Amino acid sequence: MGFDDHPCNTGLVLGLGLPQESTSPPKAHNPSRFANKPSPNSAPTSATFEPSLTLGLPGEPYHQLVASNYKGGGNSHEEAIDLYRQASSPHSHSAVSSFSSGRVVKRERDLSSEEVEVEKVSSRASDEDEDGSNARKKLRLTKEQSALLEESFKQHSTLNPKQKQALARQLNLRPRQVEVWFQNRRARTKLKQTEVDCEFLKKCCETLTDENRRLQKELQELKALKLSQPLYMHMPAATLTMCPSCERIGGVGSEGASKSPFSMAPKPHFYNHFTNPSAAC
DNA sequence: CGAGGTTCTACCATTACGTCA
DNA sequence: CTTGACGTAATGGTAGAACCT
Repeated sequence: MGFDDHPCNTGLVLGLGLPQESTSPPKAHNPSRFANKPSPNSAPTSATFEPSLTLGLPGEPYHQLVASNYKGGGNSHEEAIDLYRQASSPHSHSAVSSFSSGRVVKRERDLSSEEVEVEKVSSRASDEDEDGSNARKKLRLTKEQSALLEESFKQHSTLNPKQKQALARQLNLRPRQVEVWFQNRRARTKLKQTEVDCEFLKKCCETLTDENRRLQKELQELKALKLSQPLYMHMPAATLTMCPSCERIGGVGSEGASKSPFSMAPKPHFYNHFTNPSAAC
């Protein structure tokens, strides 16, 4: 952003200390290698979580959720429900499949036999895509699926292969879809956090601009005061400080403060409006 | 032991689909 | 009915780490 270039640069250092991870958090690669350890960045960023509503039981298979929640539904999810009802049967993954067959082949190598079976079904269904066109169909996750994924994301923002498998089975989705959802979810979280950071920095910038303006004004006033007040004429300029809040001129040193109306600033100090509204007092 | 290849995953930018006003 | 905006599932590419030869 180039804060150093900002026209109101007063030498103040702006420190953005958010409890949130930075915009490029350290990557946690290969969680599969540490399947039994918590992922390094598995702790969700609580500040950015939207509240989520969980309707289903965590252990409840997805087709049960669908059946129980959408009996006589008649809403926009009906189509998706049908898709997932179909998906519950072994030969009907086509509705949710837009899988690239090349990836399937690549991934099959190390998948567990169970997952391979799922993936094979998916790829076969994909090949048989209704009209034979390769147009990808976009799946719309149901509320229950989203809720469960959200729940899971709150617990850990990344998944190890076992967790992914379990979640996929629970939701009646392919592991790849769960993986993608988590990727996109992390991206959304990050985007949201970036927006928050941006807003915060804008406010900082505004505050600092105001502060700079005010300090300039004070400086002008001090200069005028210095010219009009013979009392100050023998005082070195550096010994004068003024409290920006109460606008009183300080004395020399802290111990001399009681004796003298002036204060000596031990060193140039800039105060932070966010942590110290009136550091000079 | 180091080099090169393979595999896996996270992340990113982008695309494209579904929904809604 | 059409259209544009928006949310988000999905894709393709890249980089880093672990493992293998």
